[in-house]
Amino acid sequence: MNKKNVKYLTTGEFAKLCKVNKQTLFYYDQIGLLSPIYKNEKGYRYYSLNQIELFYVIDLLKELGMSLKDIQLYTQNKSPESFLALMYQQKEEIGKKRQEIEMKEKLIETKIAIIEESLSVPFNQITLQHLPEATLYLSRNIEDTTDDEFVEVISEFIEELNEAQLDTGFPIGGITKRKHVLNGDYSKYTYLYIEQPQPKEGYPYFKAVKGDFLIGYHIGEDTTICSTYEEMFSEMKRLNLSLGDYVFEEYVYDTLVKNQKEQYVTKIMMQVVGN
Amino acid sequence: MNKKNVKYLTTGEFAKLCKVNKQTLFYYDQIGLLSPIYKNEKGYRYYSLNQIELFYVIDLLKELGMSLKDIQLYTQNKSPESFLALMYQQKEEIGKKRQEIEMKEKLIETKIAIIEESLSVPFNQITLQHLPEATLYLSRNIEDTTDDEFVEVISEFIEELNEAQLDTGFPIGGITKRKHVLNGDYSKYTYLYIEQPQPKEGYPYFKAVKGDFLIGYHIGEDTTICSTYEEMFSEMKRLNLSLGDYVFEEYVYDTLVKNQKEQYVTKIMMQVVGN
DNA sequence: CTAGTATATATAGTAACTATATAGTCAAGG
DNA sequence: CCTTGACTATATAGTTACTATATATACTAG
Repeated sequence: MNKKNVKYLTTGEFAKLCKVNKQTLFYYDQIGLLSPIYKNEKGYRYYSLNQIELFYVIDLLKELGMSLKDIQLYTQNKSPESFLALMYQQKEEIGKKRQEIEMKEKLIETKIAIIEESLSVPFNQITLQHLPEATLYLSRNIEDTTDDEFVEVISEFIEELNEAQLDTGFPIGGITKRKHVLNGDYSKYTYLYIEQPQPKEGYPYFKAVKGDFLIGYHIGEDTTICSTYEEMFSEMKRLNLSLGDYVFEEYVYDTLVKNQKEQYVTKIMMQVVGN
Repeated sequence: MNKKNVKYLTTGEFAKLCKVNKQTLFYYDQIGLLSPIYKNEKGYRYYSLNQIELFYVIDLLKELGMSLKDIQLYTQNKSPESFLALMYQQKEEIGKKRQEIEMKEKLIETKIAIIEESLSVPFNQITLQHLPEATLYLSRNIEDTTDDEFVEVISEFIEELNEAQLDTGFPIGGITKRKHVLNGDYSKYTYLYIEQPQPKEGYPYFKAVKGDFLIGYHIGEDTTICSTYEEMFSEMKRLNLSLGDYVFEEYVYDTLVKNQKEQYVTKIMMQVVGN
């Protein structure tokens, strides 16, 4: 009576099947997480083929953030019922995880699109463009907040972006009102914003933007941004235009892609109207 | 000139925003991965809001399996071009990762379905059932393999399941030919198999199964399975049926949900034909 | 001015491996 | 039968990426 299914696998063979280091299996045996079904008198470990199912489940639970200790607590006293309960619980977890991954995948795609576009932009030119409608998710008003309030508002903003999965990889920008810009308070943002290519229903604070914009790029630190604003004002004058309601500022190149502040690039978009 | 955007965040504030331990930021600063843009004369760290983008990217790369050292190597000498290259590379990685997660999500769903069904099955009854068509992915023939060859075949089988993403959470079963069963070699499997609910195009070795089956459950170790086979043979005789071409065996309860071998449950499905 | 809550550094501890050192086991070839 | 090489084992040390603790200093609200 030839029992092929009772053929055992050595630690090396089983490790290969599981695509892990042999040492990892020693370790799992040691902590009582996944022990071979048979150990011979010389201490040699032998695993059965269906133990790979248990390995897969351990691997799954690990991926979902469970510690080996917690997994071990389950394996100590397993039953079809407890396994079922665990799977129901982890079904939720993996759903969240998939959404996270999908969001991060979008983030990568957005970053690629943004950087690729930026590579073909001549930063030294000031251009007049008609921008199509775009949906922006806005923070609360930060015009006259104290430092503490400011931190609170941005925390809340970031928190909302995370919760509603609105962080699409677009940069966080700032909106400055006409009156502050005219006053020389170039970066006294009234709102922070983030662009939303596919706006979701049910989230407030959206604002559609479209119209004519004078677009310029500031190369260098924030602190020297006034010079670029002034250049843009002369250009505006030359084109016989005047400043509209808002100016939008966003980083094109910042800490993410440049090491020195002098190389940062800020995009300035001034709403303009004809005279 | 009020520069709201130059408001810095303390380590604690930034850590909260990133949802990590403050110590983690100290550590990242220490290894030169993510340093605050400003440090005052007392050594206090100050982060800017847009540094969170860099944190997000670090977090993303970490999730995709990059070590902090490798991430640091990138951040040492960043540029829009290198960032773009990195993103293209990671786009592939995250695609794979998403597929893995999706597969694992299916695995959870399958496990839930299988265990739920099993809970309502009376293991002590032998029943005659007409099974609908099912697609099975088969291993190479393992009828007369040496131990070494057997290991090779199952490695190949598991490898193919992984590569083609065919591991759906269904148990791995064994198929025994009529002649071996009649010979008393109850578990001399000719093939290993795994059920495929949604068969993919382009993968060979599929076999559709349908017809009448006598189904019984063996409780206990493999080694005692002959008794259940014998009970099933008497039942077959009583029903005036004879053995068809194949017998299918699969674990319902094994290492995954039970601690003791005496509690394992094997499902035996004998193809039958009328006399 | 004090109490409480921040910040900092330095150091030790942890989880989950991963590598290394040393020794025993086994199967194949001369 | 003996040796060689590839396996197995245990024991221990090292690594990564945090995480906690101890101690000291700094800021801030009453």
